[in-house]
Amino acid sequence: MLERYELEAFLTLAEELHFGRTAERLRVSTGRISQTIKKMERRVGAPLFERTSRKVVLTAIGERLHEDLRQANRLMEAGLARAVNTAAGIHGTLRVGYSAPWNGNLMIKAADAFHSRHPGCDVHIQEVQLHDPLGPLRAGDLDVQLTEFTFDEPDITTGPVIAHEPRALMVPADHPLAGREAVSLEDLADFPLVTIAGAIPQYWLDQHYPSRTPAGRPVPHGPAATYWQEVLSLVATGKGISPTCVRAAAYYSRPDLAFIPFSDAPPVVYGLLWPTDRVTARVRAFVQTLSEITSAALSDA
Amino acid sequence: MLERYELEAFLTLAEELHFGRTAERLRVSTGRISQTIKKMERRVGAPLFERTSRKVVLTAIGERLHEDLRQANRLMEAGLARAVNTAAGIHGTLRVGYSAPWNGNLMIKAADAFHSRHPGCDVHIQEVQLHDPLGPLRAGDLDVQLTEFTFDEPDITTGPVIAHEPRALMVPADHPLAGREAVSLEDLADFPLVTIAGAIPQYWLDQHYPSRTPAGRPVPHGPAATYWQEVLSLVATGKGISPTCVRAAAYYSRPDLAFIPFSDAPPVVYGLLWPTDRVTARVRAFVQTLSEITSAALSDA
DNA sequence: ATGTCTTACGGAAGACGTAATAATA
DNA sequence: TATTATTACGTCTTCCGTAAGACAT
Repeated sequence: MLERYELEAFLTLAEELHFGRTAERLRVSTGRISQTIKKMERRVGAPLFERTSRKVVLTAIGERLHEDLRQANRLMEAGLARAVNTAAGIHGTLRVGYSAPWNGNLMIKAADAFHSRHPGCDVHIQEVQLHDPLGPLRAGDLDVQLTEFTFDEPDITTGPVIAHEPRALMVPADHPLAGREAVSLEDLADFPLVTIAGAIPQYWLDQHYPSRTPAGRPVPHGPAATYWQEVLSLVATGKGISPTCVRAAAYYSRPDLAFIPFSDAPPVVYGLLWPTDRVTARVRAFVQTLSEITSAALSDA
Repeated sequence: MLERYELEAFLTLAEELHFGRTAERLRVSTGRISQTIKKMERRVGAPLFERTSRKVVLTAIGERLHEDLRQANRLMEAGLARAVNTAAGIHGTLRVGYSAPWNGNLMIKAADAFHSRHPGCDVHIQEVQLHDPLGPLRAGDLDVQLTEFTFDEPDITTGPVIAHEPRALMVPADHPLAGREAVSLEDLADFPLVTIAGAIPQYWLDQHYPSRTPAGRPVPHGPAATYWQEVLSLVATGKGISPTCVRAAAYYSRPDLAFIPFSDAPPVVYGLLWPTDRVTARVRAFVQTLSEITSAALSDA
C-alpha cells in the first residue's frame, strides 16, 4: 500500500510534470519529491516518469497508474469530506431559492462548489416569486434565498450582500422615453407606475416603487401585478412603466419593450436571507461558499 | 488526506470489529490501533465506532466512510498491482486450456485469483479436445493448459502436477461388469477397448489405453473415436469398454452407462503444459497461482 | 476475575531540509 | 551558464512496542 506522501507526490507530479512546482505545492523540498518518486519506481519495477532536467512526462505505466490513483484519491477525499461534514451537521438536502434569473448561473455555480465541498449534502435550487418573497422561507419550503434587499423582519436574518445590479426603467417600445440614453428618477412623476402586489412589506415596496421622486413630486401608481410576466404585459400594452435592472433587458427581451438605464438610481442590492430560528450548519456553509465565490469573482475582475 | 496506516487500521477494524484481531492482522500493538482510530475520530469530529470493552460497531458516519474508503483502497491496490504486473510483463491476455470438465471449476477459481492479483491481465479459458491435446498449444492458440499427463515432447515443457483422479471403467449399463463393486486392469483382456484416435503420441495412448494387462495378457482394441461424446456412444451401444476417471460418472451420467472403479489402476495425473519457447511472465505467474491454489486446497483437507 | 480497550513513556525508523553534485539546453 | 533533477547527511518528527490503567461483563 502507498504512503500518504507517496500518493500526494505522485499525483501532484503527474499533474505539474515539474519537480520544483510539485515540491512547492506540497511544501517540501525538491529532493524529497525526487526520492519519493524513485522509491515508488523501485517498488513498481519500472519508471513512472521519463525525465531529463528539462522535461518530465509520464510513461505508459505511469499514465495508467495516474488514472487509477487519481480516482482512488478522489473517493478517499470525498468520503472523508462527507464524514467531516456529516459530523458537522452538513448533510441531507439544502433548499435554496433566488428571485432574479440573472442570478441563476451564480446559484448553480455555488451549488456545484457546495456539493463538491460537502459531498453528503444535496442542493435543490428553485425560483422565488416576487409577489411573496418571504413565503417559502417562512413556510419551511426553503432554507435560504438570494433576493432583492432590503428586508427587516424579526424572524428573518439578513445575510451578506452578494451582488449589485444597476437599475433601468422598463417602458413600451413606442414610449416617449424609449429613445432616451438614460432616465432619471424624476421621470417617474410623469407616467403611471406598474407595481407588484402580494405578501410584500410596505417598506420594501416603497424602496422599489417609490411614491415620491427625490425632489418630492408624487409618483402616480398604475395597475399592480402578481407575477412578473404580468408586469411585462402591462408595460408592453401601455398601462404604465416599471423600474427594474439593466440586465432585465437581456433576460426579458421583447420587441414591444425597451429598457433605459437610470442615471441617478442606486443599484439593486441582492443578498441572502434565512429564517433566524432555522440557521442550520448547512445554511451557514452555503452562505460561506457563496460569499467566497463572489469575493473570488470580484478579485478576478 | 489519510496516512497509509490510518486507512489500513480503519478498514481492518471496520471488518474485524475487534481491536485485538485488527492489531494482530496488521502486526502492530492494540494500543496503536486505538490511538490511530481516535486520531481519525478527532479529525472527522465524530465517533466512527461505538465501542465498549465487549463490542465494537460502526456508527452511521463510520459505516458510510467504510464504504467510501474500501472502494478507494481497492482502486489503489488494483492500480498499483496493475503497474507492478505490467512492469513485470504480466499484462495482455492469457489463454489457458483444460481437457477434463471436472477441472473446470478449478480453472475458473484460478482465473479469478489470477485476475485479482494481476488486474492488468485478462484470462481466457477454453476446453481442449483429447484427440489433439497439443495442437492449440503448438498453434499458438493457447499459452498454457491443464491436461492428462504424461507428455514428453521436446518443444513442450512439463509443469507441476495439479491433481490426481482415481480411474474407473466405463461400461454399458447392461454389461456383465456393470454390477461389480470394482474392476481390475486384468478385466481389460476380456472385452474390446474403445480408444481415442487423433494427433496423439503413441506413448500417451499406451499409458491410457494399454495393449497388455499387467499380467501380460493382450488387450483387444475395438473402435477408436475422435471426440469424447463418441466414446460414450460407442460404449453405450456395446461396441466396447473404456477406462476413464471415477468423476466421469458425475459429469457424463447416462442411463445406458455404468462406471466401476478400478482396484489396481494408478490415478490419472493432471498437470500443466506450455510451449517451451513461449514461457512468458504471465504463464509463469499463472502456473504459480494455480500451484498455490491447489496446495492451499490440499492443506485445507 | 477476565477479557478488552485506552493511556503513558521511551526508542527507533524514516521523512525532511540543507547543500553539494550531475545533467541538459 | 542557467535551470533542474539527483544524491548525501544530519535533524527531528512521529510511529511503534511495552506495560500499566480503566472499563464492562
